[in-house]
Amino acid sequence: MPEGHTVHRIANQFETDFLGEVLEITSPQGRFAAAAKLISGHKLSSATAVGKQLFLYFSNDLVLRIHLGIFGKWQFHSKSSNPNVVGEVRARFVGSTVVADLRGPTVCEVIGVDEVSQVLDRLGPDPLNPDRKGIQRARFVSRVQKSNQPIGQLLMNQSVVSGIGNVYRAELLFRAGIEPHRPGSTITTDELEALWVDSVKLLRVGVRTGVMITREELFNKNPEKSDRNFVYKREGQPCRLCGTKISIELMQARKLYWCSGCQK
DNA sequence: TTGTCATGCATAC
DNA sequence: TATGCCTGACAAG
Repeated sequence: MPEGHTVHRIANQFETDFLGEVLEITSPQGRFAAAAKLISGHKLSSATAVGKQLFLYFSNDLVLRIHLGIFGKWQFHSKSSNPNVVGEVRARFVGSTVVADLRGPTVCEVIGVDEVSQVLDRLGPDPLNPDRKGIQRARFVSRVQKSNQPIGQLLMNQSVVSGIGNVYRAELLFRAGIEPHRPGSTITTDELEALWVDSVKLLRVGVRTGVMITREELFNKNPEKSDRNFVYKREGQPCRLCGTKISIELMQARKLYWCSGCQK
């Protein structure tokens, strides 16, 4: 499930359930056992998300960096419940009342604050993080316009903008009416600023609802998966706005969906 | 039971 | 550009 909105939800959840608590951290599966000992028994001092990366800060100045990749998943449950456990638990976090289980992450490592800075330096602006003066938006615009790569590729590049994945990429470009093959350098500042503002909007809906809904009229409903989007996974079906068949192709080895009628 | 696919990314060539 | 890795759900047989 992981695009940026998922990771921000998890950061919020960690602060709600565990902030200030001493956590017992283990690795039932074993692969995280040695690193878990470095942070187990210490207090959680904050949980933050940047793009698709989660950073858990502990009172002994160590940081747990987690990246879910395609497969990673979180499960939270109360300490007293006995949930139906499926699969291997890489890391388990036990607080006073809540237990969080992590499965299948692509990255789960304990690092120092210097290494955190190195990771953050690689990441582009995150539409979900505060941007009162528009500095992050300007960084996004400038990074796109400096490149001749197609915008469909740039939106997936985490050093251009962080937190957007394959679903939001397709949907944002559809909503903006931008053809995914257009080089970044040909996209106007107005178009890019609107794209940024729309990404803030869609990702916030994702954080609030937990699902990627991109059709305005469904923001406050609980639509079926097949109804949530305009183009994603709708290849060959008629566009919801103009009726043109939705196109699909591989771009950078990922499936790209768009409407040749609406996106010029 | 087996095969395929998935909201990601690093690395080697 | 190709490959490997993280794992579970679902379709095909």
